[in-house]
Amino acid sequence: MKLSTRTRYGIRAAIELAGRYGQGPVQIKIIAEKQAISVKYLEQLMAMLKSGGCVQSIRGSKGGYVLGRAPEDIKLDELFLSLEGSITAAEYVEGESYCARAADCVVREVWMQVQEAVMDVLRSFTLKDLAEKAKIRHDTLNYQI
Amino acid sequence: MKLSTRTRYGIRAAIELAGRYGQGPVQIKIIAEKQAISVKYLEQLMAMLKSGGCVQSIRGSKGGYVLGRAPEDIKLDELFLSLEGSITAAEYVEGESYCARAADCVVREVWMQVQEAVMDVLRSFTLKDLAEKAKIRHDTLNYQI
DNA sequence: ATAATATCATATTAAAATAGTGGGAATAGT
DNA sequence: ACTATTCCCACTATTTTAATATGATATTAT
Repeated sequence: MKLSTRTRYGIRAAIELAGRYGQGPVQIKIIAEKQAISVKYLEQLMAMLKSGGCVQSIRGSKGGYVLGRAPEDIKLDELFLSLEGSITAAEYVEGESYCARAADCVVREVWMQVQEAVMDVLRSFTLKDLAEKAKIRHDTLNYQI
Repeated sequence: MKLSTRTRYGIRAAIELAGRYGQGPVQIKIIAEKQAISVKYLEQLMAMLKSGGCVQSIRGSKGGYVLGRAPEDIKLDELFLSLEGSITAAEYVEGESYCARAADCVVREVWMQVQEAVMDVLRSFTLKDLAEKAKIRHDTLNYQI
């Protein structure tokens, strides 16, 4: 139950896209360079985000990736689910299987609440929020220019 | 970021101990049988719970495990931390390291909130709650006796 | 058409984490 | 002394993570 680099990288990439929203497709190479992620690895993460509908791809020369929707309409819970899936195994929490052991059954209720709490927090952040904050922070750090 | 069997088993074992609180030490063998967990694996989980201070062990014949405190004083966040550790890598969230990348830095704030939310939910359950619920459920399931 | 630029797809690899097994030593009760 | 039990350490198998490598396919520009 650790946070994986997959998710950290994926979300950082999405923030990068959000920061360039409306400026045409962004190449993986650019994102990888800015965020110091392997190009090939990032390719796979973008594929996950694409399957989840968070980003769209444009193939061929001058192609790249763009957000699937406006940054203010994409919340972190969606990105998280695309990259990590549910924090509890689906069969475990969502399954309507009978509860073999009473203890297991009782604890299931706890995990459902945990899952809901995590999603609530992630739902409270949009890509626009984060991209703007990142921009401000970046500007502040480089104010001496 | 999946729930591991380690945590599921560990918490179930603790519930079993809570259900027998005040009745002397409980042997691993008993818990393993009741909860259908490998004895050897459970040994390791109990060791983790012991290091965390949630349970105590009594060695030798007629020995076994008992809760470290009363079931109503043990909350799930404590068990969780003993078994899983923090959901975010310590260096990552807790570190006061400078933020190399602005995006990374901004997202860190999100993970801190996620972590806090998870702990809040887990803190709202005591072992006593769960043990009692499990007992009721068990009795209900077996009402035909 | 051709070349250049991208994504897309799949396979392989290395390291780490997870989920267990096994053997015996230490300890306590009888 | 004997037995029941935790304790400790090492080992193994499986899965996941984090890449890397190779090449195919689609699109645009010339």
